[in-house]
Amino acid sequence: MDFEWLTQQSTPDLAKALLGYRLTVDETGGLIVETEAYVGVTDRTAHVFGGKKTAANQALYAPAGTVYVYRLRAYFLMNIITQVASEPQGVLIRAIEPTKGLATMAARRGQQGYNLTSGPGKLAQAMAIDLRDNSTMLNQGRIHLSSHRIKTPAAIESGPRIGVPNKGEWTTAPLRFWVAHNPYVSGMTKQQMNEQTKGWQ
DNA sequence: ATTATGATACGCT
DNA sequence: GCGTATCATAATA
Repeated sequence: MDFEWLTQQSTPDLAKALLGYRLTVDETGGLIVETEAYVGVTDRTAHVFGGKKTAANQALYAPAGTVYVYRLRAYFLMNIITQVASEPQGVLIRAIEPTKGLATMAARRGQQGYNLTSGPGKLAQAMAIDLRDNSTMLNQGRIHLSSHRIKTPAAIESGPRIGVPNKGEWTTAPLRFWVAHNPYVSGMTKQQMNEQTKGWQ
């Protein structure tokens, strides 16, 4: 399991490339349909802005393929580290299309349908991701990433990241990527969804 | 279908 | 104390 290939691309390019990969934890999981890129110490919205190092964010300074999990209020959010240790950048996994363990995830969530995994806190709860997964390496712990794209998006859209206000150009930078028309992307309205193709080729 | 609002629990200063 | 890389529900149309 070697994730050096991640470092061959920029983090925004990786955020796009990871759409359609499968993410699984034990008997639950699905296809990645929405991501955000956090591009390191110059990114005012990043936890490592200005080179800040704390106990909570040290996983960001680990090599590509490491999982960074942190807590936001009552929820956990998960990222994949994308570059070498001296470049703390990562991709936040914001939504997946469930393919495995639907019943288990629905029970953990107390929700079903498109509400199952259409947001970063939701998918963490559905797959029972928490701080025990922080700093673990993909495919060596509980969290597994497929070695290639399972499905290919027919179109990829981009826009500003969610929940990072008042940070100037970093607030509006188009560093959020999603599979166009996929119903599991956060904030999708019924009219934007394509329930037949779900946005795949 | 869209918008507003309150609950939530840390980590950091 | 304060500020969050959120979510579910209720209210209005």
